[in-house]
Amino acid sequence: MSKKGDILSTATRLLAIKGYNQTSMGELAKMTGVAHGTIFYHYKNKEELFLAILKEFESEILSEYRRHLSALEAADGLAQVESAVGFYFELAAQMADRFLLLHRHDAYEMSQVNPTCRRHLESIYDCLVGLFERAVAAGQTDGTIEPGLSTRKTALLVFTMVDGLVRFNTYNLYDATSLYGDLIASIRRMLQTSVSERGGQSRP
Amino acid sequence: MSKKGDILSTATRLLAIKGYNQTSMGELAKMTGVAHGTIFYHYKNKEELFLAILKEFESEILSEYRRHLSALEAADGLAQVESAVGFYFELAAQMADRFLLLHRHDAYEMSQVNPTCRRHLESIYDCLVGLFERAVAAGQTDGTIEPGLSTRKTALLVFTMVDGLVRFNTYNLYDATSLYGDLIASIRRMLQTSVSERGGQSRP
DNA sequence: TTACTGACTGACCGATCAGTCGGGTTTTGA
DNA sequence: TCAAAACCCGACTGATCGGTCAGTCAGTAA
Repeated sequence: MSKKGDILSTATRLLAIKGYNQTSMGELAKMTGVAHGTIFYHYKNKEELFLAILKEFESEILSEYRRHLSALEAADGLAQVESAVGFYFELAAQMADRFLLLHRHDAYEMSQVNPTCRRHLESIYDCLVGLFERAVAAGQTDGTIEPGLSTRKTALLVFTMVDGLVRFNTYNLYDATSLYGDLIASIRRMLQTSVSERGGQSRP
Repeated sequence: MSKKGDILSTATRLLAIKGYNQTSMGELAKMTGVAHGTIFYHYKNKEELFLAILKEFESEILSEYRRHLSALEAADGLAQVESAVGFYFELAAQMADRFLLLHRHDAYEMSQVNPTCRRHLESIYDCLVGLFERAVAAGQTDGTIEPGLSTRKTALLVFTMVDGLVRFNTYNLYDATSLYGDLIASIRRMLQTSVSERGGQSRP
């Protein structure tokens, strides 16, 4: 592969593991097997290298997202939510390093001063949350999900729960796979159309 | 207040906002209004200062936790879960800076090489997750919460959801207070004893 | 007055960092 | 074939970092 590509892939792993500020360009050069100056030949500075990682991540996530959407077929909404959860877990496993990067503060902090970074992050999160939002909306249309719920807010809650478990996994705090079954069951109870109650939705 | 106390409280704010590696001791000294060397007179090094912050945080959380437990009275389990959620939100608002610190990677990374740090973190998380676990267990005893659920796993799922919203808040990504009502309603649907179904718990 | 303590100071140190630059090597294409 | 362009190298720079240390000074006990 090209040295530029080597640098990018090594940087992705290294920045994910050690974080942006903890990774020095010298270390990255040594680990890539490239001279210090070569990095700066291909990337103007450290920040631009980070943005390149983020950009690649964004395009990969978007293409996986489209692949998932087209593979959804005619499942009912509730099943689509479950499918989205599974997709999210697979994605997080497949792109473990980038998800670690995403869960760090580095990207968030840079996005506060760098519009390009913010755009990438927003695009990634819109895609991920949108995944659940579409599924919930579909379920509310076909009657498998409680229609009284706010689509957006419910999607955010589900996203929060799933993303939290992925975080557990990437941090090695708790084996998320052992929680997968309970997660699906919980989401199902949380979303599915209730038989008995109707019109008792209180807002504290 | 003593200079040592000044340093600690300024460091708490500064490290929460800027992060461990991004905050220099020189900056901390200047902001506290103290000579550079004074910090190292009171704290052996940067790491020990960080541990002091964590230690104070742990003891404050534990005392608030005990205060919450004693104020629970004889509410039913499901109400206790809701109360725990409210307590968690209040705690996060009251100790916003420390929660920001907790949600950063800094503490987690240090805990991997520093046993003292790990002990503090575990103590804090045991307390927070235990809050939900006790409530769920109570609800499963008094019949307000589905008894078929795994107590520990369910508590983790609820914790994940609540903590995720707190994270939204501290990162200014989404106003969590506007999600509070939906969160409570979702948790209620997720936990409450089901009337119809029985014996259909599948494990994917 | 003397001797001592301990909180506090800031100049200083070695290490490390991101980024530069002048020069060498390889590839390209005319 | 050969010059230009693209690529690559690593010594070097200036800045900043965490941490040290010799020394100042107010308070106090003898």
